[in-house]
Formats: sequence, structure tokens, C-alpha cells
Amino acid sequence: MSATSPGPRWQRLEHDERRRQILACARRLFSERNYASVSTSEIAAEAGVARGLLHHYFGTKRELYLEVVRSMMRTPSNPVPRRLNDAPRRKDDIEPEIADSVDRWLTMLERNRGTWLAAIGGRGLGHDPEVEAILDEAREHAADRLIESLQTYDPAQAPPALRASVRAYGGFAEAASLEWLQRGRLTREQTQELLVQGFLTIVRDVVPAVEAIPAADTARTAHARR
Amino acid sequence: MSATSPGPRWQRLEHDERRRQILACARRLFSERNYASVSTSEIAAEAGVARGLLHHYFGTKRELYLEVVRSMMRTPSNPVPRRLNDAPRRKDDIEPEIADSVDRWLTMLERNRGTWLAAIGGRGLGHDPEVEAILDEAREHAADRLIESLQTYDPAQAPPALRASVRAYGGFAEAASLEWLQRGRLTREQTQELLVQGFLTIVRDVVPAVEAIPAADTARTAHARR
DNA sequence: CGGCCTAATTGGCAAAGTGCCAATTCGTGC
DNA sequence: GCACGAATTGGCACTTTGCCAATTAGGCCG
Repeated sequence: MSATSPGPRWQRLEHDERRRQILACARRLFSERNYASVSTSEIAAEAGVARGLLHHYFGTKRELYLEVVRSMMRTPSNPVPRRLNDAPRRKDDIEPEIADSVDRWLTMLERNRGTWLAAIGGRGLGHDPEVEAILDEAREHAADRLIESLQTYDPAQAPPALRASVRAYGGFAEAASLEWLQRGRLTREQTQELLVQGFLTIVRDVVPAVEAIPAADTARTAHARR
Repeated sequence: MSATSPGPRWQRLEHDERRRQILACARRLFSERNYASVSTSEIAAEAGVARGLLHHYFGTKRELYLEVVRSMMRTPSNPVPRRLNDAPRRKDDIEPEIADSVDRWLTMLERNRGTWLAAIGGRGLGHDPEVEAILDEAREHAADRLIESLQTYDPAQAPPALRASVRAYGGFAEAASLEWLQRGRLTREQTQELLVQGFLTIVRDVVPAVEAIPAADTARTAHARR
């Protein structure tokens, strides 16, 4: 702060290093708030550089943002089995490998929790709590209706694990519908079959297996007695 | 433009009607491009009103945007069974009702294709092709690895329906993981079971049923028609 | 050791966008 | 027909973004 010291007013960094530093700051800010409410001045201040420098390195605010999205996507979004060794086997014999790959993937999620939630959770970068809340409410409502149709639980008192499973099926249904409407890799008839059979097997076979596992016993699940 | 005609320079509309008109214009623009690249001036021009009027009706650009999101969410995101009539029945007996509800839901999707794709497709409003492309590439890559692990097809030559089903499972996995990491309705053990059993039943039981249905003859058949 | 030379970095300017409010204009009711 | 209220406009102040010329750090060569 003392203007008497004749030291350099700013430090010169190597190209890649400065770039990484700015990117890291932008990444943190974009993870917390949505695109529009993060200003380039703010990112520059966070990185301790002049605003013009961002443009020198990334061109425009949008390009910087896209770079952030790319860096986030380095962490996978699905369980990805490690290359299976040796001989081909029957499909119904792959359970151990799948279980293993899912396990490794979940461990990865636990470690990169923050990053993954910022990238995938909250639907794409630019984390926008209000928009999220609106979408979530609609999905939760759909889940209620689906639970109702099972005629086993009152939606308000269904075990959290069941509700979560139904929400997972919702993700399944949305993705399948996109494949039909947007990418055309499914016909309508195939989509229908996928959704119906998917629902039945999940409800009939998968959910009971999940419910057999002890639930988290936090306050939230207290009312959903074992 | 002729200043000679003494007619009113602008027309006065009833509160709700003007509001709906502006909302419709905003909705169209926000469906086509992302939030930041749509300006309030543009929306106002589209609606044929002064920019200040938007603020009179909606406060800020962001509030207008949130209103658009809400209006989009009136169309459901999941198949929602109609209230099941009469007596309770066993879970394994509900297939007809589920099939029916899925069918009605798919019909609704066909009718509201544009709206639904804008709201759900591309993950949330603010349709951003570049961001979408980045996320899609990551998910497609994960699907490749998953297909590899089945040791039945080379990922590059897998039938579109299989690839689509795997992508649907990806949606399932992401939603389940959010339930664990974000909402805490699943324990890690439950998530593991859900993902493993979900994968096995989908691959073992659902995919074969889907593949038994004739595929679209060309890759983009369904996609190409408007 | 000292000046030069390149490239990193800054600071400021112009254009565009947003929020807001006072002034204006339409239309209805008295 | 006139006044009053609500709808609508237009413009002002402020923030943000994109850009570029000027400045300065710090390595290199003599």
C-alpha cells in the first residue's frame, strides 16, 4: 500500500499460468451464480488483474464462460466401466463389473461433489436457484402423481427412497423423450416400449431392492419409519 | 408513418391482455436464444411497445424471464397417469394403466413438441446450442464406454435404439445421483443398488423389447419432419 | 552490469443494455 | 364533452462489455 516502495506495480506471469488462474476464478464464480449476474469486472477483481486482461486471454465473456463449461465437463457424468478384460461373456454375467464401475464412479462423485453438482446439478452451468426451483417443483409434482398411481403410498408419506427412485425414472423418461423428439434415434413406438417396460421393471424389481437397504436416518426420513 | 392521419399513436390494451402479449413474444425469443443474447429492446420491438412497458409489467428482465419459465412448465415433464379408478390392485397388474398413461403423455409431447423441447430439451430454458453441444459430447462419450462394456457391439456401429436406451439410462443415473448428493433422499448404498439393478434390468429386459420393434429406417427420420 | 525489446498488463473510451421515473396519451365514466 | 385514471412512452443515469493504444515488467544480448 505504501507508495514509497518502488517495487513493481504488477507481476508478470507466464501465459498459461495466468490463463489458468483467471479460469479458476471464473469457474468459482460461475459455479455459484448464473451467467448474467457475474460481471467480468468481478472476475478480474477476484483474479487481481485488470478487466482488459480477460479479453486478452479469452476474447469475450461468453468465450470465457464456454471455457469454464469445458473444464467442468472433464469429470464424467455417467458411470463408465473400466475396459473389461479378457473374453466376451453373456450379458447376464456382467453384474460384478457393473457393480464395480458404479462403485468407482460414486467414489469419484463423492470426491468431486462440488464440481459435479455445479456442472450437472442445477442443469448446466450458470447455476440458477430460482429457475431450478421452478423446474424442480414441476418434476416433484409429476413424481407425486406417479406414486399415487402405484396405490401403495400416499405421496406425502412415501419413503424418500421411493420418491427418489421415481425421480430417477423421471430423468430416464426425459432423456428417452429427447432421443425420440430431438435426435430421432427412437421411434414413437420404441419410446413407448422403453418407458413402459422401464417403469415396470424399475418399480417391480429395482425399487424393492433399494428399499431393502437401510435409509439415511436423518430428521428428514424420520417420519418414513422403517 | 404518415403524420397527417390523426389516429391514436398507440393502442391501449387491457392489463392482462397486454401482459400476455408481451409474455408470448418473450417466450418465443427466449426459446430460440439464450438469456444474455436476448435484449429487452428486442422483446419490446417484437411486441411493438416501448421498452419501458416491459418493466411496468414485469419489473426486470430477469423477472420476465422467470415468468416465461413458469409458463413453459405448465406442460408436464413426465408421464402422469390419470387417476386410477376403483379398487387397489397388485403392482404387477398395473401395466395397462401405465401403458395408457405413457401413450397419452407421448401424444401430448407430439403436440407440444416445440414447447417441451424448449423447456426440457437442452436442459432448462435459455437454449444455448454451444453449451448443449459440450454437455452432449460428454454424455455421448460416456454412452460409448457403456456400450463397449456390454461387449456386444462396437460403439460406432451400435443400433441407434440401443444407444438411445443407454442415454436414457444416463438420464436415470444423473437424476439418481442428484437425489443422493443434493437432496439426500438416498444413501450411497441405495444409490449404488439403484444404478446397478437399474442398469441390469434395463439392459437385460427392456432393451431387447425395444430392439424387437422396427427402427426408424433412416437415422434422422423422426427428427427431420416438422 | 545495463539498456533494449518483446509481450504481458493496464487504463480509458465508445457502444450497448438495463432500471427507473416523469411526462404524455388514450379511453372510459360522470 | 370533460376530467380523471391507467396505460404507455421517451429519455436519463448507471452498469457492463468490447476494444485498443499506451505502459511496464522482466528476460536477453552485448
